Amino acid sequence: MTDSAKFGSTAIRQVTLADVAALAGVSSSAVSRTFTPGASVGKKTRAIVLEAAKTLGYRPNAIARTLSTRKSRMIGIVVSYLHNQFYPTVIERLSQMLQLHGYHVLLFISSDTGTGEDGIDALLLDILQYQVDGIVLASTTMSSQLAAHCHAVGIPVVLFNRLAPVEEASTVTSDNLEGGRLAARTLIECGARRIAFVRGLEDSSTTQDREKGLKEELARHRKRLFGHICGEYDFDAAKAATRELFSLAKKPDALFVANDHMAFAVIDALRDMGHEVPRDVQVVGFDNVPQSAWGGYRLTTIEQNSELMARATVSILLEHLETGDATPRQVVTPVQLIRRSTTRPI
Amino acid sequence: MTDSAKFGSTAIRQVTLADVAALAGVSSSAVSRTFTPGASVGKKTRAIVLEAAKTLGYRPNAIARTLSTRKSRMIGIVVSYLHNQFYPTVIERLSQMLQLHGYHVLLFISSDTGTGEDGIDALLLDILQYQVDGIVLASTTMSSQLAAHCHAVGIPVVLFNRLAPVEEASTVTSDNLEGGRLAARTLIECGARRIAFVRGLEDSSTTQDREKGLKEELARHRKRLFGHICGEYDFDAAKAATRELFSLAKKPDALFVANDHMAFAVIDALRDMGHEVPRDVQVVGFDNVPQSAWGGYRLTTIEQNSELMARATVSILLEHLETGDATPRQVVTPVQLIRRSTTRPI
DNA sequence: TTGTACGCGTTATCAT
DNA sequence: ATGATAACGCGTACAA
Repeated sequence: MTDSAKFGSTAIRQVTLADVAALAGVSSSAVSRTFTPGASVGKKTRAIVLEAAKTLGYRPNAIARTLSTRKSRMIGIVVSYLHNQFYPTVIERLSQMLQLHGYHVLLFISSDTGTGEDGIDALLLDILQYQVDGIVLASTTMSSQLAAHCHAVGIPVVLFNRLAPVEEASTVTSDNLEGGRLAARTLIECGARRIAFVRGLEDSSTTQDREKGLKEELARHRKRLFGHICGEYDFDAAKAATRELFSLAKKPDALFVANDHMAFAVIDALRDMGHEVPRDVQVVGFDNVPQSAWGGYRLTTIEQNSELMARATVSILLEHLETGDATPRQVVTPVQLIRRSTTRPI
Repeated sequence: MTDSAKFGSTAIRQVTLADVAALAGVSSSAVSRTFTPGASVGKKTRAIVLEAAKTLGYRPNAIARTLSTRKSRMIGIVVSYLHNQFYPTVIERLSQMLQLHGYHVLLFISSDTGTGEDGIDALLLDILQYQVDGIVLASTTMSSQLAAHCHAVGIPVVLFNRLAPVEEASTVTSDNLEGGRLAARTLIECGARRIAFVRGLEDSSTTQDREKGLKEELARHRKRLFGHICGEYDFDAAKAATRELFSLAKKPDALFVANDHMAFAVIDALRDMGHEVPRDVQVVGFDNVPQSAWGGYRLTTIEQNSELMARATVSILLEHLETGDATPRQVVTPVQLIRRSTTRPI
């Protein structure tokens, strides 16, 4: 009775190194070396092994290899939600670039994973069990304790689009301060008099820096912020907040929105209320969502280059992994004013 | 000289079962059992072990566990691109539901991975090395040979939103035929006389079924399809194709578009050409992209329930994994006509 | 209930 | 260049 028959058709034993070795009449080390890129194997042995492997349908077991080499070639990516089109875009780029270097992506969505830091920490501990070689934290806060832990065990962490009070992790952000200034300049040049800011989440460094830059530049022009509301990085929340803001007697004539995702909601709300954008109200967004997500919106936005940010992230990760160097790096990518082509000038 | 000093701060040896056992003064199996949900451990031993584990900061190694149990608790998800908002939505749901059951997501983006079947096959072989317990194939074709292979080694595969000429895999789709019919009925009721169809990729079963349903219902009304173009599931391609279609002398007065992503592009193109939608041209889309992606578009669409589809996918996967039953299941979820609230009736 | 010993599939070390 | 053998960290019969 063969093994496959004994265990039924669903539980066939995996073809192993040893099986190939047996068929090829060589040692298992020879087989291993054949499948290890830079190893010294006799040309003839190699051929025999390859032949045997093919007839047996052998596929190396990455898990076993991980146990032995202590390198999983998996990168954990943590993201809190995918509604904001910016993140799918980033994930796609990261995934492609990593795959090019032989890495794979373990994805974690942390949406409702409990209460803030605790939730994300629990998630991180979960992910650590899988022996990932590196971690990309996009759009989440991480307790400094955990960051320190990762650093201690030598797992490089990249904080993506997020700053944190930790020195142990690398960071990749865009120039949010300059972006804020740019937004201010743009709106002022267009004659805006009452500029309001739409925040994301209050404790997000991204929102904070963008607002800071905005205020800075306004101050330089002897102006003050008209007001601010909070959109919680959420479409519906931003929409509601906008409605509320415009139900007051004194309305702003320009809005700087912390990201494009909320900017769309803002425009939606304004339209519903009968305002014409950008004539009645000028809106400037931030981020970089693909054109296909811009919909019918006419939006002027501060673009952060997701391509550049992804490239920097991968580059940092690879450098840490290949050199074993653990010193954190901080990268700030440039931003740029973008107006959609079909938009009449703001 | 301690280990940590000897290897430098970056290469600390992982805390293992044995370390905990040593400190606790018990056998390693006792520790193992402590961390195995349904195992018999003495109450006292358990406490000691937990104590020791905590002081040592022990975390079980999922990779080693995988090697031993032959279950990785990882599900591979393959998707070809993330531009179409439908897929991020689905991935988010799948990920959440799987995480709830203790599974993790290994993500593969197959964008430019070579020429069709060969590319995806290579990718799949790659993913198989990681011993995933199951695979979700969204938006891609898979060679029947590979499907058979997965089936043979007992890895459940769910074809998501895709039909294929294989009996060995489960499938989850929406009722594309009925959706096509629904679109036809809707457009006819609104007085459309020249209805054209915008295809996705020619060999996609989704596109084919939606077109088939459309034609069926048109025939029931003694009508014929005015024509068709191909948008390749791509925003820009769909836009270009639409422009071309409307540059001809005889133009359609209604369009059924194979998915919402392309429908947005179509509307964009029509607007650029000075048409008013839906007055001049009536457009019906398909899929289920989140409201936040609808932008300023007014769109009537056939909604396939991504929540339902995700639930079915996870349910199939879990059933196969937990019962060991390998018989494929086919699920077809219902579709529904949706008009955006701010839209004036089509 | 607890401990011992072996297997999971691979790489690494050290001979030859 | 090749082969034997010992890790890698954990589950699990089996015996006690």
